[in-house]
Amino acid sequence: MPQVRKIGDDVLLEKLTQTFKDVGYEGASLAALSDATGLKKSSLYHRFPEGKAQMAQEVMAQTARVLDAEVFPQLAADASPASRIGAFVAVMDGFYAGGRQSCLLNMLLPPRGEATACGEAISTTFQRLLDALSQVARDAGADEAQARLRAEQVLVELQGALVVARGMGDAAVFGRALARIPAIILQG
Amino acid sequence: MPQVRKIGDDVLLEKLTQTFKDVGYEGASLAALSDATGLKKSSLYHRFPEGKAQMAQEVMAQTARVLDAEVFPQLAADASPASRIGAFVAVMDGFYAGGRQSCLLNMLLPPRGEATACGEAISTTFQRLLDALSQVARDAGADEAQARLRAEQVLVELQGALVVARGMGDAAVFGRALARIPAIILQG
DNA sequence: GTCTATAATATGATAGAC
DNA sequence: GTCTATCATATTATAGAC
Repeated sequence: MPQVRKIGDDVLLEKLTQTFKDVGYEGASLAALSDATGLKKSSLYHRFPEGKAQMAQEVMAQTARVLDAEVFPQLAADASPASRIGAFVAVMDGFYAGGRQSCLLNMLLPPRGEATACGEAISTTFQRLLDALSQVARDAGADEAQARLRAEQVLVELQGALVVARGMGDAAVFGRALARIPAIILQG
Repeated sequence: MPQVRKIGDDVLLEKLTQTFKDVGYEGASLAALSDATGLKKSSLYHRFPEGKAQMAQEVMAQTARVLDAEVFPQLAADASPASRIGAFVAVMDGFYAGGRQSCLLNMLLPPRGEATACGEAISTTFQRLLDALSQVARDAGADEAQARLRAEQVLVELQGALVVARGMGDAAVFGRALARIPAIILQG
């Protein structure tokens, strides 16, 4: 029976995620996605009948599930703000391989003017991170407005550090940004 | 004589720049570049014999010239660090239209693993900005190591704010990042 | 469920008329 | 210098065998 699954959904989505992170949505041709997964293009269509757009959506959904499992619980843990943000930093460091990986949220962002399903999911994910980081800042003594500003700055530092690290070919930029994050949230 | 130039080099590069900034390198098809400039594909090849790669390179070179004219002189001006960084922030605000424009340096970044001529130019541009911002921090009293860290954080904030602004559809994120920049450089 | 084969379209690029 | 026409290839997508 050679018609068995060559690759499970989890590993399949992992390979697709890696390709989208490396080359972006436009750069990820079906040929590239086929090479990365070991499945022929027609097999990819069997698993994702709506093609590349669906692959990107499911990759985003899987990433959201990973955040639900590994990030949000840490931020909402029953612990001090310092230890929660410390755990967050550690998870981010692993998530982006110390700055050697790009952010899916950046690489999947739709062109200006276009509104895609992925764009919606990305916006929602940013918002959820903002809310969760905000709560840590509030628990550290910030008022609502301060907390939102600090949380936003953390997202900005993360995204910016990944862009600059890639642009300059220096992953260490990311580590230095991570080091600033606790002070930003716990400020004062 | 209908064989005259329909569009000057400056405007042509401007239109190409806008397209690359909006949709990125992969997303900028010759059809899109043709639409944006009003020149047919074959005319674009007449102006840029090496095709899209050359267009991207010349767009990068033009952007470097704009920085030479409008940004680096401000940072190196014979004025206080505070007024120099204030001028920088004002120019950046205009340059990115208050957060409604993406950064060319991010949108033209080559896929991971590939080394393009554009990638080299981008890395160099980041480095030059880093050096110029660093000098402002030094003049504000920072030692060499501190100054490089502060300059790097400014680049990170700029790039990150543009990504988050686009991702969340909220240009105001960029304005709030700009507001943080003077304190980062002048710190203490 | 995966594959080979194929189709329709888009893309990067060139030739030659004006 | 710009255009129409064309080409080779890449890309997205489908049909049908196993």
